[in-house]
Amino acid sequence: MRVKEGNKEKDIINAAIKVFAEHGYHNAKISKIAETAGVATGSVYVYYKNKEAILLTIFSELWTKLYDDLDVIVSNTSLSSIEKLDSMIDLIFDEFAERPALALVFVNEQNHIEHSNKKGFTDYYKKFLDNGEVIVRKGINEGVISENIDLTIFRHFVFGAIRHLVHCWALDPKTFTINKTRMNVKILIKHGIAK
Amino acid sequence: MRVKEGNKEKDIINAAIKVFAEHGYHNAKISKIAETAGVATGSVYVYYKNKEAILLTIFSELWTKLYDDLDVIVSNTSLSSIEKLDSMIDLIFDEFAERPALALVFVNEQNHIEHSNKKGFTDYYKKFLDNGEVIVRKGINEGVISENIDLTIFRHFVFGAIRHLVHCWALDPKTFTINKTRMNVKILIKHGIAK
DNA sequence: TTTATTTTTGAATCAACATTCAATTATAGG
DNA sequence: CCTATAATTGAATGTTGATTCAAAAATAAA
Repeated sequence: MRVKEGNKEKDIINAAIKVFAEHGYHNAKISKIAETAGVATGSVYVYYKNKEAILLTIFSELWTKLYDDLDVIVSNTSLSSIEKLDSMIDLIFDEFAERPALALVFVNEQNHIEHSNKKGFTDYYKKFLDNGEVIVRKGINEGVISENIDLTIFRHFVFGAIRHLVHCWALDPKTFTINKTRMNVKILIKHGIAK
Repeated sequence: MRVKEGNKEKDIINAAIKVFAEHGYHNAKISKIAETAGVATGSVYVYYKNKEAILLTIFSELWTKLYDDLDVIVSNTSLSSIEKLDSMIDLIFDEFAERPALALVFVNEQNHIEHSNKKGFTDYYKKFLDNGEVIVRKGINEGVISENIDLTIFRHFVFGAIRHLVHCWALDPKTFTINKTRMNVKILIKHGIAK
């Protein structure tokens, strides 16, 4: 009986992230992904039902990881609400800072995948956002965050701002130093531009 | 000699906005756009070189309009920097509020089109962003806006935040009343969440 | 009415991939 | 060394949909 060598499943995912990042999901060819992963075209279909399943897997893993990490922060009783918010921002930037290609896939295909709302992906994505909201609500109760802000609007405000900045950074890391960007985001979220 | 009836050129653009909004650019069929516009498939190619040219025209018109409108605001000497910033936000929300389908196309395809940087589109998009930066820089000089903020980061921060909120609103106008959203954005940009 | 010219049509063409599957390869167990 | 079984392959298949183009329709001018 023949036995598997290596981890083709993971090789394909990593190759797909690269190829999706470079060409976009729709212009990415399965043959190119296979070539990048060092397997035959047909092998891709041994491990994944089809092209969309690959994208789904990428997002599913991403949001599971982000959710798990955020959960640790939320549960950490020694942090203030503001510190938790800062940690959440760090979390996201750190995740993408070490995987620029994943950042590009995230930015470019999140809408696409959200639209096809398959279970398993949306689960953790929504749980992540919910957990972020928990932090802010607590801050309001503690009196350190203004009660004039709509929580739903705020969370999308932050999500959109960070997503776009991650995008800019991934395309042009020289202009957008990740740490400078991260610092500015923290200030802007807390105090806005007012003097 | 036969003479044109109606304005097929514009009909096709409006149909394309609808179809792109519903299915996304890549899943939008030319035949569907033609059907929606009430013309034959072939007619689309009389007025536009190809599918991408249609998208390019949509974005080109959008950014030209936004730039022109912003220019009026920037040149208005009777407004303070903060008032100009507020007006800029109103401008964007107003533009999309009356055309939800255009909002969706904007959100979903802006990256796609930006990547294929054809002239004529990027021109006005960049000029728009530059003009926004002019407002903020003036505010800093006048001492009403904090000088600790990186202008480039700030403009992308705002751009991303607003884009995502417009997206949320276009998908679900009930949850995201446009005026409530707009108000929260203004507060967040100016003062953040701090109490 | 006829002609010349422009507009419009939509079926036919054609290329680009996603997906399939029969054939091949490798090796664990006997 | 065989054999059975699982892993891997990549050329062939089939579909989809953008684009083309020869024919048809409309009308201004003669």
